[in-house]
Amino acid sequence: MSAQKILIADDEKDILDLLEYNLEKAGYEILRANNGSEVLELVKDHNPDLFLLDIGMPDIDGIQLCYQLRDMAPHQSSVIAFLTAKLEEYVEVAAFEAGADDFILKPIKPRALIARIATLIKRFNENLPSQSDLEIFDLKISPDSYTVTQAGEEISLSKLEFDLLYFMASHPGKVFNRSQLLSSVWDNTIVLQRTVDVHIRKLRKLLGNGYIDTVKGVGYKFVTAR
Amino acid sequence: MSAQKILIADDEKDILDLLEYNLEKAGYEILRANNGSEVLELVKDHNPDLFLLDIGMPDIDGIQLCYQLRDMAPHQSSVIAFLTAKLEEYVEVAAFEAGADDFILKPIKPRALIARIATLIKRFNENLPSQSDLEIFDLKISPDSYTVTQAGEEISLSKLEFDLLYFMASHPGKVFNRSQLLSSVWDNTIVLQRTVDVHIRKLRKLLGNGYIDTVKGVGYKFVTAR
DNA sequence: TTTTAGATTAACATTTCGTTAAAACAGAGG
DNA sequence: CCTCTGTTTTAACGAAATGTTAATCTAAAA
Repeated sequence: MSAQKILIADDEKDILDLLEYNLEKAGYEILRANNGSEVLELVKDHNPDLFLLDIGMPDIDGIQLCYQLRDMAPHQSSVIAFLTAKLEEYVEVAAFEAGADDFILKPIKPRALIARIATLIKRFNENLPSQSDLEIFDLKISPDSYTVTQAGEEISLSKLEFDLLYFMASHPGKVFNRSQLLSSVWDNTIVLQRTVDVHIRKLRKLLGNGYIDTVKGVGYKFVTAR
Repeated sequence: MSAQKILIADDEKDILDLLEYNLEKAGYEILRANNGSEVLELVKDHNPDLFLLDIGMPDIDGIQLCYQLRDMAPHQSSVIAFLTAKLEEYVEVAAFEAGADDFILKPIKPRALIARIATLIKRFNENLPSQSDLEIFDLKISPDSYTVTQAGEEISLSKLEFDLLYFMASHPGKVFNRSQLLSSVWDNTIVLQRTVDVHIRKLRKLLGNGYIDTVKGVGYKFVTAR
C-alpha cells in the first residue's frame, strides 16, 4: 500500500509550504494546488485520499469546489476538509451541506492537524464504499444506472427505494436498526423511524418476500440465503 | 426503537440548555450530565450514540473520561466529541489520542453544530465496526446478524434471549447475579428479578442443558467446559 | 422435616411490526 | 405561477410476537 495522498489547496504559498513540510514529515504524499482550477486539474490524474481546501481561493469558491468534487464520483467518497481563517457560521454550515467531512481552523497547529488528519483518513480507510454493481441471488443492482433487475426483468424503484436496497444488500446478513438506516440512507435524518417500515414494505412488495428479514426489536437485514 | 441518543456533559447550565434545546429540535434524544460522574452514571442505563463532552469539568477530566468510556466495551463504538472554549494544541492532541472523534469549539453555533453532528453520526453508522462473532463449544453467536447456530443449525432467538446469551457467553465462568444481568442486558431495569429466571429457562430450552449453570444463592454463569 | 431458592407454566400485558390510506412535499411542464 | 404527478412521510389500527407476572411445583440445604 502506497502512502496516502493529500491534496492541499491554498492561495498563500506560506501555508502550502507549512502544510507540505509537516504532512510529508508525517509520511503523506502531497499534491499542491494554488487555486481551485489546479485542484480540478490534479484530481484528473491523481486520486487524493484527502483534500485540504482553503475556503477562500481566488478563482473557485471552496464550497463550489466541494460540490464539484462530490459530483465527480458520486459514490466514491474521499475525505474533504476545509481550512479557514475566519470562522463564520454560514460558511461552516454551507461546507457541511456541500459534503465536507471536517472544518479546520487556521492558524494551523501542526501536531493537532496531523492527529486530526490521521483520524479522518483512518475513518476513510475503514469505509470504502464500492460503486460496483451488486449481484446477489437473482438481483442485479447497478448504482451507476440506478436500475435493478430481477431474473433479467427490470424493476423500477424510486431513488430512495434504490438507495435503501443497495445499502442493505451491500451488507448481507447484517442487521441495521432504523436509526442506522435513516442516517445512512436518508438525507434528512429527522423523520419518524416508522418511515423505514413503510419503505421496507415497498421493497418487499416490489421484489417479493424473501430478500429482507425482520429482526424483531432490532431492525432489518438483507438475507444471506434464500 | 428510539431516536439517536446524545449525551451532553458540561458544568455550565446555560450551555446544557442551549445544547438540549437545539439538539432536541433537531430530533435527537438528550441525556444531560453536569459532570463526569453523572456521565458514568447515565452510561450504565442508557446507551448514547454520541457524547458531547466539555473538556474541563470539575470532577473528572474530559480526557480521562474519554479513556474510561473507550474502555467500556459497549461504548467503544459510539462517537465521542469534545466541546472546548480554549483551543490549546496539546489538549486537542490528547483528545484525539484518547479516542475522540471530533473537537468542537465554543462558542456553539447551533446550525453548524447540528450539521456537524449529523455527519459524525452518519460516519459512525457507515463505519459499523462489526462486532466479532463468538464461538464457544458448538455455538456460534453472531451479533451482527443476530443469529445463533448450534453445530451448524440455526436457532432462532428473540432479541432479549440473544442479548442475554451473548452477554453471558462473553464472560464464560463468571457468575452474574440477577441485578447484574438486569442492568447489563435489560433496557428497563424495573422488572422483577425472577424475570431473569424465566429467560434463563427459555435459553436452556432452546439450547439444551449444559451451557448455563445455576449457582444457588448467587445467580447464573455460562459454563467453561461441558 | 422444614425451609429456601430455583424451575416451570400459563395467563396477561406490552411492545413491535405490517398494512393501509391520507397528507405533505417536490419537481416537471404548461 | 399554477397544476399535475409521483414520491415520501405521517398516522391509525389490527395482528403477532415477546416479555412479565404470579402461582405452583421441585429440589437442595439446613
